Amino acid sequence: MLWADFRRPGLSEAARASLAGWLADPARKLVGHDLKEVLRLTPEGAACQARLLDLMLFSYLLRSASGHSLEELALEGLDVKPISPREAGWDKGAEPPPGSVALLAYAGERVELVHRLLPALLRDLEASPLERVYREIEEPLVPVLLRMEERGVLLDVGFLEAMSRDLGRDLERLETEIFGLAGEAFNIHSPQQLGTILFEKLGYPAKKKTAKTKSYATGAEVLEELARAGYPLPERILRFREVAKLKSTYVDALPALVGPDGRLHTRFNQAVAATGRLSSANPNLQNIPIRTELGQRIRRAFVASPGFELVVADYSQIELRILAHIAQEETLIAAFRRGEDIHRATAAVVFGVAPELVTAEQRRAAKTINFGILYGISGFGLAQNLGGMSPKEADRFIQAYLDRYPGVRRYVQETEESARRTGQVETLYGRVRRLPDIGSSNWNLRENARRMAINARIQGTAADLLKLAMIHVEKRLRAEQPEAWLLLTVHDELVLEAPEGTAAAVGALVREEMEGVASLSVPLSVELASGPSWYEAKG
DNA sequence: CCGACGTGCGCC
DNA sequence: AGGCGCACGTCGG
Ligand SMILES: Nc1ccn([C@H]2C[C@H](O)[C@@H](COP(=O)(O)OP(=O)(O)OP(=O)(O)O)O2)c(=O)n1
Ligand SMILES: [Mg+2]
Repeated sequence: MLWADFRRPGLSEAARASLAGWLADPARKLVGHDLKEVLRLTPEGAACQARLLDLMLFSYLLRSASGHSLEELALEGLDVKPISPREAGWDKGAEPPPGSVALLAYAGERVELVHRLLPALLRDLEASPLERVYREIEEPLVPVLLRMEERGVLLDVGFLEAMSRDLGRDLERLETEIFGLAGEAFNIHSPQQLGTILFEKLGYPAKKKTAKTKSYATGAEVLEELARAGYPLPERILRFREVAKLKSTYVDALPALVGPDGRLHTRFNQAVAATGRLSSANPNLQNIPIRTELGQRIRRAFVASPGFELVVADYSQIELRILAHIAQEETLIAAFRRGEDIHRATAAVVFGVAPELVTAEQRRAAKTINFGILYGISGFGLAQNLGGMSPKEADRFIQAYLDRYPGVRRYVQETEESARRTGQVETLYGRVRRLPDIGSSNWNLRENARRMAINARIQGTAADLLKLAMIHVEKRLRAEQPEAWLLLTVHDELVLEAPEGTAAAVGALVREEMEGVASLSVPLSVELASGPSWYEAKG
């Protein structure tokens, strides 16, 4: 048994190799908090056979209501406020000198805290059905995520730099137009200044105020409505926002984050999302644009390594299929068994056209409706979303929708009841989300918790399935396609790279594992694509 | 100067 | 409607 912490400036090659050697024995147990970071100390590609006892993941599974940093666990469980990284010497990019007293105290304390916190959490886990979720999903996923992070994804930096220059010129031009229409210069990025210009200086009809500060709302929906009313300035602001957002968040930011290998290395966080999903940060590669033409151009910068092709596999309508299964919704089950596209079918009904004639735009709107109604949207919200429908009409639409899918209504009612009874909901695999507010006397809190409950079972089950599929895919790749790499996961999608010529075989393997990961009342279906960049590999 | 917060928006 | 992370402006320490 080894109790270990990470962040060891100056850790020698020999120490790293010896750690890797130790971990190669399946009889070993590695204990710590956030063990992916401990495993990162071993040489890339080193296999880990040891059991992992990860306090962060224990806490994530058992106490789904709070944060899971060691600091938070220590404060809540032991009433101890540990030494901060800053006190240890990490300050403004600086690292503590190896062997410094502050560093030793910090690292020692962290191991001690794990030592003190572990027994209770381990006992709770072992007495819980969540032990299986840990052993079969979260624990084996750790080395899979580490390998993906270390591989990274190749970025065409030159392409984005050229794009940045173009967009910079676009923004200058837009800025000039906007100042002209406004009659003065101001900071377009400031919602406050923009609100003053639009609603005071120019006297446009103010629609609503923001939630917290009660200032003028200037979000896209507000600007779109003004633009529809014929005002020219809001349309230019919208375009400015789109370009500025994509330029600063992606086009300029990503090239600065590539490592010496020319690749982007995200971090997949396994203990953040309340539903069991993974999240991605530094950089977030789960929100790369795709919707707009400009967004699609950005996707072209995500490319396969030389001699490789990108392979993308994504579940088709995963959450609706899970709903059909959990709710045993007969109409939905039958539709999926016939191979129908539910978003398309909804669009056909809503827009009154034949399914074959549904446009991409209409299908997108129908998607919003399907997810919106499923997760408890109000008549007001739906009317807002669709435009051209009154809240009353939208209410009737929702009722008609629930009549057409009576299992959905039943699912919503049963989920609400059991959540109220137990204060929590569970996924198909027993992952738990605690929702104490479901019993609140405050209507707002209670309603929020109710919608979270309805969503969590489904979103969480989808997360379970994808995590399980990732573990299976990785295992088979190592045995059958050892040159192929998992790179990214985006909630219902896996991105891989495979040596040219093997994309079809790799894709087939991935599809088998994803579609076969569970046997539900409806088939799971995976869309496959491949190409030189993430753009081509998504159609 | 820094961190926290609010607004807004990218993705699923 | 649910789930995330990040850029920017603003404000207070
Ligand atoms: N606003 C959204 C968008 C997506 N999702 C969830 C449900 C989806 O099943 C999953 C994947 O998103 P997609 O956009 O891929 O949705 P679909 O797979 O259902 O549609 P498509 O057939 O267009 O891929 O994420 C959600 O809850 N809310
Ligand atoms: Mg999809």
